[in-house]
This record gives sequence, structure tokens and C-alpha cells, in this order.
Amino acid sequence: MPTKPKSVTIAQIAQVAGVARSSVSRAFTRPELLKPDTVARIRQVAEQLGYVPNYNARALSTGRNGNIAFIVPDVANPYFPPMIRSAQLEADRRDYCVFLADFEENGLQETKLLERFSGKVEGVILVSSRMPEEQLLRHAERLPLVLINREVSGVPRVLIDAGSSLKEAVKLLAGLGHRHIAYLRGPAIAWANQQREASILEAAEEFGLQVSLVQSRLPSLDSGREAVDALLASGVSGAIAFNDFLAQGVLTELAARGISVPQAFSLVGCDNAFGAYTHPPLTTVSNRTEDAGTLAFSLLMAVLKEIPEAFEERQILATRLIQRETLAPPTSP
Amino acid sequence: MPTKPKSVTIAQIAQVAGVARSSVSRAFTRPELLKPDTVARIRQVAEQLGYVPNYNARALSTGRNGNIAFIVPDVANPYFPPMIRSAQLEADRRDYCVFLADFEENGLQETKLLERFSGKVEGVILVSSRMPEEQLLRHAERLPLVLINREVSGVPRVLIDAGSSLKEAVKLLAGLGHRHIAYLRGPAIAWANQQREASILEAAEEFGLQVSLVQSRLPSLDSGREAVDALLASGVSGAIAFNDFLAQGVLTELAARGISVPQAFSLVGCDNAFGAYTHPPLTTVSNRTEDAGTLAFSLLMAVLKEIPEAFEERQILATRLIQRETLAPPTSP
DNA sequence: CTTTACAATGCAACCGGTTGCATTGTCAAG
DNA sequence: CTTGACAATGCAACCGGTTGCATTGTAAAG
Repeated sequence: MPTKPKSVTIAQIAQVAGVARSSVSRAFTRPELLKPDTVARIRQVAEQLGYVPNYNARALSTGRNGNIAFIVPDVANPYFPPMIRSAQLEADRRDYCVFLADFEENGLQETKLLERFSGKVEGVILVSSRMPEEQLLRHAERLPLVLINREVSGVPRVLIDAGSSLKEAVKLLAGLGHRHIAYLRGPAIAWANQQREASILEAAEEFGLQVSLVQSRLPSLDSGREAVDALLASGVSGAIAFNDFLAQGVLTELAARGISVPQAFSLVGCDNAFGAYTHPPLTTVSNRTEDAGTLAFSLLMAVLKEIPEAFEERQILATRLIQRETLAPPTSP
Repeated sequence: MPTKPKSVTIAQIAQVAGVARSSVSRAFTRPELLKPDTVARIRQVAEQLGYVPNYNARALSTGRNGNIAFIVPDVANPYFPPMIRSAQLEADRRDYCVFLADFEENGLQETKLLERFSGKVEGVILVSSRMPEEQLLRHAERLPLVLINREVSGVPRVLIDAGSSLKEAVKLLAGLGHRHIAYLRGPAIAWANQQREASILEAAEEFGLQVSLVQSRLPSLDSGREAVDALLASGVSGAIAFNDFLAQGVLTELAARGISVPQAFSLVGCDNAFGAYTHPPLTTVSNRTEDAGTLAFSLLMAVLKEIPEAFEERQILATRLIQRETLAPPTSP
């Protein structure tokens, strides 16, 4: 069925149009150097022959291939797709193609991917990297690199700051009369988790709240359910979860045990993953994932242009607390 | 900060190792042609110099670049990421890299993407294409192509068959005493929607049910909410939704109106997007998105190997009905 | 001690573009 | 009419690998 894709080359076009190969090349890359009607003729011949430029050949001589890689811990985690999408759309606008890869929450795989891509792309956007800092720096030396949600001095980065919103949540909880809450932790290595935890602890100190730390297995719905035992055992009247998956898991398990939210337990999520579609609607922190994707791509472009300031860029994206219906005063103070 | 990536070439390695360029090349691609210790020496020198093969150059001479493209209507729609992930993981296993692109639910963009990728990849996996059939065939002639959830004779394809499960759902509804239900439609052009609708209508005929068709604006949560008016107006005692997003939207809106599910209204979703985490847990149809991704990649590999049977492959993935808690007899028969 | 066969390696062309420099043509200024 | 300047185009080297064929070395066979 499929015909051998014996592709048309500039040589054939040159032959037919009666010009040199270099003129054909220029007709596409630097048309201003050629007489307008020459350009027109060449392009017409090319069109007619169904010419498709060979990107490999082009890349070989120019050294630029118009590709970047976007690497995330887990494509299937719904937190990442909007980021992937916005970066891809922005890339598309600038005629870049983006490789997507998933390192399966595994630092080794991460290195392997970086190496595999290093010859195929001009630069990489690496999200929520689990790699040790010095390794990251070493890679950044050889390959233009932009980080999202990872803080390494000397590597351009985009950080989504949920901290201030979570502080607001803590303040709100304190105001409602809570004295002891829990933070349901995400992956210990994740910058986002560290930042969220630190912000919560700081605010708790300020407002005189006690915080119990409960570790989750994974930032997933099931882990949220599993964590309810520990949460209840800690004797808290409310909790802040690392993300909405954990929060929704907690919500489901509490409902199964007949514990009503927010009357008997207050809950705050993070990342606004489900909008108002949980039951009851979850108070959470907005995400800025789309902006992060777009911004990271722009930063990478700046790095590729070797704009010196780009290398120390540190873009912070602020979030806000979205108040819905999972916050109330504690039952028994 | 970043050093100029003046990359090491085989020529330099050849020089240092005291061999010809071709031997260096073979040390990596056909080591069995060289004496083992020569290979070892070359590899050691390469390692030491930090050699990274230039994929463009390699691709230029071999004609194979080890890349494929995976194109979906909308990366941010959570239906696709698991498929993307499984395809990418499988590709990774075979040393392929995958470009990801999003055509924004727009046929024109789709063509543009196919053209852009045609020079950069060996083949394409296209998911839920919105393109007219003859255009699709034309592209398939020039570029190895595998479709997911789109039925075009002559193009290898993977179809996720929710039909039989939905028939089962209809049978169940009939058995519970429902006489009139609705199908809340997805995108009219989508093969998945057409197949689901046809299966439901067929089963309804068999079991003597009347079906009202209600069109949704988009297959999203919000559209689900919006559709509740039309659903209720049609006087049905239950509904099957094109997917779980619509179903969850319906669930939320019904709850807001104080209509309890399943006592006052029965509901079936499709694709098992939320697991048991809706309230109440939604009866739905399992998805096979991960298998579809893996399978599509394998199919594409077969096409690339020019295995003749591959071109008429039509893989059907069966699903099953997952019964949870949104089905009950109708209140007033 | 030749001849033969094959393993190991080198040589050089090639993949399909891009680009610095040389060449040709044209027109205006001298 | 000559000269210079510049626009338009051609020539050929180059990007960094791969690969068919030629060459060399070596051990087994005659």
C-alpha cells in the first residue's frame, strides 16, 4: 500500500528548475538573496515535485534541529499535561517540535533520557527533577536546560509558588479555631513538597498551630485513602494535603467512614485538579501549570540565544487560595 | 555558564585511538566486525573524550532517525495521557524517541503537524483524528501511519471497543425496569462516539428501550452540568454518557438539584476516568488506553519493517462494564 | 613454502542540505 | 568606453556519521 518514500532532494529541483543546488537551498532559507521570480519558479517546481526538506541534513550543517525535549516524572499524572500542552503550543508557534518523555519517577531513567536526547535536541525542559543537584549542574553545562519546580542556582528555572496560598489556608484554619492540623506530605525529594511543607510550618508557628506530618506513599488517590488512618490517629481537626489527589482520596475515605466534611473534619488540597467537582467542593490552591509551560519554553529560547541574563533566571509564579466548601470550625475544641 | 558544546566527533576518537573513522563507527554500530580489544579501546577513548553520537549525521546516512510522532486532539484531556505514556515507554524500550503534538481538536492543525513531522520521524501514531478519510489515506501513502480510535480501511488501526460493554449496560437498565433512557453524546465526528451511540441504539432496540439523544457541547465536566436540563426535560429515568467527564458533570448538577443517584436517576459513564472516586461511585466502562498505546507502537514498528499484513491490521480492544453504585430501578415506571 | 580463505581494518563515496567565496551580469559613475 | 559596485547565482567544501569495496594480516589447508 505505501509507496517507497523516495524523497525529492534539492538536487532534483535544481535540475528541473535549471539552477544550482545552492539556489534551491536559498529559495527556502534566504529568499531575499535571490531574484523574486527565481524564488517563485524554484518554489513552484518544489511544490510540484512534492518536496519536503530533509531536517536531518539541514540540522547536520546548521547545527540546529528545531527540537526540544520536555521531560516529566509521569505523563499520566494529570498535573503535568496542561504544562506539556502549553509548552508544546508555544513551541509549535515558533516552529519547534517537542519530544516528550516520562522518567517514571526514577532518577536513573532521568539521566538516561537526558543522554539520549542530548544529540537530538537543542535544549531540554525538565520538570520536577529527582536528580541530585550536582548531577543536574553537570548536565546543564553540556545541554541548555530549564527546570520547572526545582531550585538549583545557576540553572534557569520556573517555580510555582503555592507557599503563600497555603499560608493563607493555615491562617484561615487558625481563625476558625483549629489548634492542631496535619500536613499530608507528597514525595520527599520534590521541591514542591519541600516548599509547601516549609510554608505550612512557618505559618503554623506564626498563628500558633500545631502541625503533625503524615507521609503518603504516593501523591495519588489511593494513597490518600490509605492515609486516613494516620490522619485520624494523630488527633487533628483538619488537614492540608500535598495535592488534590491525596485530598480527594481522603474525602472519599472519610465519606465511607461517615465522617462529614467540613463539619467533622476540615480539608485543603492543592493544585485545583478537580475544579468544583469533588463532593463536597474542595478548598484548594490554584495551579499555574499552563503558565509554567509557556514560560519555561520562552526561557529556553532565551538560553539558546545565549542571552546571558537567562542563566540566572528564576521565575516565580504566584497562586491563590480557592475557597470552596471544605473548611469549617472544629467540632470539639 | 554553559560551555560551548563543541562536540567530539568520530574523527577525533579515530585520531586518538589510532584507527580509521570507519572503525570508530563500527565500534558502536557493528562491534562484531571488529576485534574485541579494538572495540574496547575505541570505546574507552570515546568515553574519556565524552563522545555523544550525532543523531542527525547518523540519520542522514542511514535514513532512519529513531523518532516517531504521537498526535492527539488534546494533551490535557486525561483520557490521552495514559496512552501517550504507554506508547512512550514502549518506544523507549526500543530506543525510539517520541514527539508529542496536540492538534487542538482542529483538522487543519492536524495536517500542518503531519507535514511538519514528515521529515523528522519514521512514522506517526494519530489518535482520534478529525480529518476526512481521503485526506488521511493520502497522508498514509507518504508516511507510515497508525490510527487509534479511527476506522479507515487500508490504514492500520487500534480501536477501543466500548460497544459490547454499553450493550450490557443497556441490558442491565432494561432489566431494572427502565423504559426510556438518554444517550449524552460526545463529539459527532469522533469514531468513539459514533460507535458508542450505534451500540446503544442497537441494544435498546433489542431490549425494547426508547433512547433520546442529547448532544453535549464538549466532552467535559462543565458540558455535563449544562446537559442536565435537556436530560431532565426528555423525561428519561436514566442516561448513558459518552464519557466519565460528562457523567461526573451530570452527577454534580443532579446533586446540586437534590436529585439523588441512583434512586431518582440512573447513570452510566464510559472510560473509567475517576475510578471509584466519584460520589456515588460511578458505573462505567473500563478503558484500554494503555494497551492501545503499546499496541499502536508495535503496529507502527511492523509497518516500518514493511511487514505486508501490518497494513490491514485492525486491532480491537474489548472493554468490560464496571458496576458500581449508580444503577437502580426507576422510581415511577 | 605457497595458496586460500576469512577476519580485521582502511579508503572514499555518499546521505541532503548550507554557506563562504568566486564568478558573472548589469548599470551608473567617471 | 572603462571602471567600480553591487545584485544574482554558481562552485565546492563541509556538517558527522555509515557502508560497499579494497587492502592487509594471519592461520589453516594443500
